[in-house]
Amino acid sequence: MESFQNISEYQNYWEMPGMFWNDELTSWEMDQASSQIYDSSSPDGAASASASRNTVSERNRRKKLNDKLYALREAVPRISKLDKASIIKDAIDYIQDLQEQETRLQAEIMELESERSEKDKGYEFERELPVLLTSKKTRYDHISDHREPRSDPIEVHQVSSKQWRYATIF
Amino acid sequence: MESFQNISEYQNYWEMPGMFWNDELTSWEMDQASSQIYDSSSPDGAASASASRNTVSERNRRKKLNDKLYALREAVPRISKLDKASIIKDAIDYIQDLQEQETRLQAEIMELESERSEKDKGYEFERELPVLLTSKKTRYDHISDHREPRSDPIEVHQVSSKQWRYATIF
DNA sequence: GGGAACACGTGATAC
DNA sequence: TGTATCACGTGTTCC
Repeated sequence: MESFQNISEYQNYWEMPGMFWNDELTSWEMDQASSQIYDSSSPDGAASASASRNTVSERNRRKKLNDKLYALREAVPRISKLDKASIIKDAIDYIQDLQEQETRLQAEIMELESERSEKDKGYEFERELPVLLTSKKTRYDHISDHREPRSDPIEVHQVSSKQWRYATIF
Repeated sequence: MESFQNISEYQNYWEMPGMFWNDELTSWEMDQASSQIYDSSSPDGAASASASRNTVSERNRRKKLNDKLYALREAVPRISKLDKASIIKDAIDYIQDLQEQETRLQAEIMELESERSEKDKGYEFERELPVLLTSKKTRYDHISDHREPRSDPIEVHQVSSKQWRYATIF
């Protein structure tokens, strides 16, 4: 038995400019058709029923992972190729670019603030200082705290790496 | 023939706190052993030789993609689960957080700069202004120029993609 | 034709 | 127990 792969007979391309992964995304039509035979009267009983259930579950998992990867491709602005590995690679490079840019901008902000506070030594409280002075500690907390709290050491790894980045750059 | 999956007999866990994906990462030992039999004298000729070659090539591709995914997991600081789909999902969320933070930091920089230049209207040339005014163009170039030179500014490209994403997904 | 990339079904394993 | 995730080999398609 060849585990029927004649799905590719009617492969119309998923309407995108790059168009790999046509097979998986167009095979959703037979998902429901095959999801109804796993609990029906199979010729050899519960063994193949479990196999069929595993089959359809695996199909859903595979589709979900491909959707995630497709969403990742949309989140990254510069994509070199549409290959799966290239998508992940470009995402990694883009994340690193964003992280470097973040530290750069924070350094610039810190410099501007120190310059202003230094200048305000003889220029005190003439404009709206309190909102700007407390902005760095309080303003951006909601974007990092809406995630679930974790106890794993990965966050420690991250904090230490960020501190390490601060220690080296600044 | 069951396409021997007794590799999992000697599955020692890849030393990580989370430890899925043990199978693929510990199966590198038999890669070389099986990569030598695809061109040997197969009993049925070129058909199974092509299949074996496809097998070892697919193994390498799978391993490479897993390595990329592992690198992505290292690039993202906050990981909720070690599941493959969760890794990609967390990477997407992290990218969006970084993008929002970038625009926010740029807004703050613009605010600070406008404030400074406004303040300098009646405060001209009293301290070391020229080094500060040219700092944005010259000082941090060593951080950003060790990558390949990008022709278009990253800000413009990112803002447009963000607007597009807001239009489609949200 | 040969290599690269993909989807598929399946057995195995962890929770 | 059942469910979810994974790696594997294989057939297929595209260049």
